[in-house]
Amino acid sequence: MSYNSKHLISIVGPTAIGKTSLSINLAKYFNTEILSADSRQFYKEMQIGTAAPTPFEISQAKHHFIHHKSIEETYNVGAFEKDAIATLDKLFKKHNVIIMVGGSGLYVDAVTKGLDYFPEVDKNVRERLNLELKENGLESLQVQLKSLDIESYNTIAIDNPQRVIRALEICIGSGKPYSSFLNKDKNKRHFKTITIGLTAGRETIYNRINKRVDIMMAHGQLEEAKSLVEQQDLNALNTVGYKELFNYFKGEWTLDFAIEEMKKNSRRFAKRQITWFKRDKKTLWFDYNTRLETIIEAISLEFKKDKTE
RNA sequence: GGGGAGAUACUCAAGCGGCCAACGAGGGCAGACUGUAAAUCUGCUGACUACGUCUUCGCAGGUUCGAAUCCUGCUCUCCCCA
Repeated sequence: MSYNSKHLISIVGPTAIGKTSLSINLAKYFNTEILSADSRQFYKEMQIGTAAPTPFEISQAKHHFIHHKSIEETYNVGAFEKDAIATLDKLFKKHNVIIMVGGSGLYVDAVTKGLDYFPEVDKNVRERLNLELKENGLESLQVQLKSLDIESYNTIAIDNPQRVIRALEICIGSGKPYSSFLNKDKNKRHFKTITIGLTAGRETIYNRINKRVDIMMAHGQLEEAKSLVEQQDLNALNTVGYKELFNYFKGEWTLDFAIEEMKKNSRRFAKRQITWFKRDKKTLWFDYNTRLETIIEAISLEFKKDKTE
């Protein structure tokens, strides 16, 4: 098989725009499988609140990386990249086209573009840094970063605690500056990516989000969240649709208020997704209710382009 | 009918003679993003022919070099007494 014959069709767009349904239709059309790049649908405990594909939808096409992890496991983009590439290598032996869907921009890019290699760092390092942040404030961490890795200090978002801690944990854990790992040779991808973006007017997106939250509640999201209260401090549960309900269970918010917050936070999340996905200028954008045939035509055209390249 | 309180930008809410296009919060908008990413962080938010100009703080007048801030009248809202 030549390089140009393997294609990953990546479907992106804001939450609740209809990516899942498009991905299944395309998978059926190309008689292929689906790889999910959704950082919350990985977790088997989170089904309703993440609007994961339903059993019926899953029966329509083979899915990968849906509910394959527990919220108790630590999982991150690096591990996902490795797993996803291994899966793709296997799948491309059987198929020329694979579908990827997901709203997690960083995870999508990890598959299509690749991340730099970083060493594993003991969890304690981060825990210690988080504690330090709490006790001494961000400034104390900034000072440390300045002495350990001046380049990162000058380039990363220094106001962002998560970024500062990540850079620091690499410096401390590896004994080398965080910045020294950047922009090394990334793994070459043996496939071409065609990115399909689904979008709509802001008002339409927001209406769909609001409706989706109501549907989630009607489908038992309250019970799902309730069953996870004991684990609410896990990172996986720092998630829209769960964290708001935890506040309700604590008695801090009324249920109505929590639901409004779920909607608002979902809208903001959608905005961030739009900002992220807009950055890739090669994305082919379609209105959310574009006919399937139109999208397939556009994809075929891309295939042809690659052949003549 | 009498007495009191108040009306500030999309909302809430400071300001009480110049430092005010007006603190702060919410909401909205825009952006960043290399292992926490549905996370985390940043900027903007009266109008423009924009490092300058113009029109704002219920309405209409007035005092003053100068008013969102003081005075008068009016309109509306809330509370208390009849």
